[in-house]
Order: sequence, then structure tokens, then C-alpha cells
Amino acid sequence: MLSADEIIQKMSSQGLRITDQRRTLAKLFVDTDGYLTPKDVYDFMCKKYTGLSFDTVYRNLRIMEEMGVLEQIVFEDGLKFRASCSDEHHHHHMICLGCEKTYPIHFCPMPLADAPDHFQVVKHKFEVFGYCKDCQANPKRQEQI
Amino acid sequence: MLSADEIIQKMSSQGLRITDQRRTLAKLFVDTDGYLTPKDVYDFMCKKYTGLSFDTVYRNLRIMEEMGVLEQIVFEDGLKFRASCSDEHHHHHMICLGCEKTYPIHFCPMPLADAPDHFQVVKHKFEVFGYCKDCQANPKRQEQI
DNA sequence: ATAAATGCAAAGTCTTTGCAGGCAG
DNA sequence: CTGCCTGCAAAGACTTTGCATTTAT
Repeated sequence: MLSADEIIQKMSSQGLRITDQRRTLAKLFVDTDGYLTPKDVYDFMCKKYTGLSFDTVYRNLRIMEEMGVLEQIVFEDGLKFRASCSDEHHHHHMICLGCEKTYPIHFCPMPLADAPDHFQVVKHKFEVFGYCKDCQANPKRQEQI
Repeated sequence: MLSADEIIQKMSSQGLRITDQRRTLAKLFVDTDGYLTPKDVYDFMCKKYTGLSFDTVYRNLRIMEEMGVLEQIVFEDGLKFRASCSDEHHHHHMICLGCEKTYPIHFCPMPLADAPDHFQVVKHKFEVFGYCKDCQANPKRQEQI
């Protein structure tokens, strides 16, 4: 995963201004293991920035996603964000339905799945959902996806 | 894929009333290869049922999904529905980004992906996106996912 | 007959947009 | 100083809910 400094640098190098809010956002995502909803982000940021508005959160999430420092996933209960994985090597994720932490799967099934009838593959998704060790021992949150 | 009769029967056997609208819905989904948005469904149904309201479309889509006769996928541009595959054997899909037709992949990567540290697997997703033969020859629609 | 399905209207949720003032570079 | 960022307010897109009427069983 990118570090907070790498995120800031990457944003700066693409011409974005580095505000205190964006620095805090970078730190928040780096310190978070799982996915965050816009609301999660808003709630967290509100503690530090009174008068923060939702639209700024949305704007920044979208900009950071476009800059490539955040990844966005559409869960069944809405959009969620996390810091981009450093793209050293292609991989997939196991995602815990309890705490939403992710664990990398380095195995990629793509080479083994033969495309039918000249299907031109553009991208693929391989995601495994379940419960991590901790959440099995300590079940509390509902299934989310 | 289920037939229109099988859909109707399955709904009836679970206590739902079979209205003309639901019969038409069943037929629409059986006759459609790709995914339909609620709006697609509404537009189609409007032709036959003047005064149709959106909420009835939503209600029926949700009910049919809960009955297991429709499958729902969250695309990045919203929810879409299609008739359920008959569940004879577990499989995955290649989904065309042009026409949204799906092609089965019978290979399942799950047995090959080892779960880390006692991860208890609940479900998984393996989806391949690209362009089918026809849509490569005849590109027109934008990428949708 | 009676419980479910529908249409209508309204509300709810989530997200985006326009604008004026504020702040990073 | 200049243009990007922000907060505010409002609008927009999509989906759900409550209620009275209609309809399948």
C-alpha cells in the first residue's frame, strides 16, 4: 500500500493543492485496513474540521480516485474506498465480511479461464468473501456484500 | 436459464400472485440476453401498461430477486437484473461490456486459492469483462463497468 | 372474501452542481 | 495574485414507503 507521503506527493505532482484536509485524508486511508464509505470518511473528518461538508468529502474522494491514490469498489450497500495497493504485482483479495480487512491472493485464475469464441478480455474480478480469524472468534457485524 | 413458465411457476409456488405484469416481466427477462436496469424494465413495461409506476417495477424486481428467479448485479453505473441461470452446476461469467451478454465459465478458481490464516470462505466472485465477437466487429456502446 | 398487488404521491438516501469567499502555491 | 478548495445551499438521480383502490386466488 502507498504511504501517506507517497499519496501526498502523487497528488502534488499532478497539480493538486495540498490542503490540511487532504493530508488528513491521506493519513486516514493509510491507517485504515478495510474499506471506508463516504459517510465513514465524513464522520472521521468532522471530528477535526467543524463545518465540514459532505460535498467536499465526495469531491476529494473522487479526485483521489482519479489520481490513482484511492481505489473504489461498488459493494451492494454502496461505494467504498481504500488506499490503492502499490501495483507491484497483480493480485486479488479476500475480503472479510466482518471487518472488511483485505488479504491478498496472489494466485490469478485468469490464465486458466479460456475465453470462448474470440472473447476479447479487458478486465476481470476475483474476490473471495468470508470471515477472518478475528471475526470468526468475535462475530458482531452483519454481512455487508 | 429458466423459462418464463418456470419463473411463473416458481413464483406461484412461493405464494405470489401471478398478475399480467409479472407474466410480462418473466417473458421480458427470458427474452433478454443481457442485463436490464430498472429503467430499461420500466420503459419496456410502459409500452403495455399505461400508468405504470416505477415503484411497482422496483417492488417486482426485488421480489423476483428474493424468490430466486432474477439475479442482481451491482455495476458501477447501478443495479442491473437478469433471469437466473438454472443452478445445475456452479459456474462464473464472462460479461460483454458492449452488449452485456454473458458466457459461462465452467472453471472455478476457488479450489486453487488457498485461504490465509483460517479465513472462513463464504462466497466468491469471478467475473471476466471484455468484448464478445460481435461487439468487437461492431463497437458502439461505451464501457459500463 | 381476503390478502396481495398496484398506482399515486411523497419522502428518503446518496451524490452532484453552482456560486462566493478563502487559501495554497 | 491567481486559480484551486471549501462551505453552503440547492438540485438531481435513484429507490423506498404509506395508503387507498383494484385484483388474483
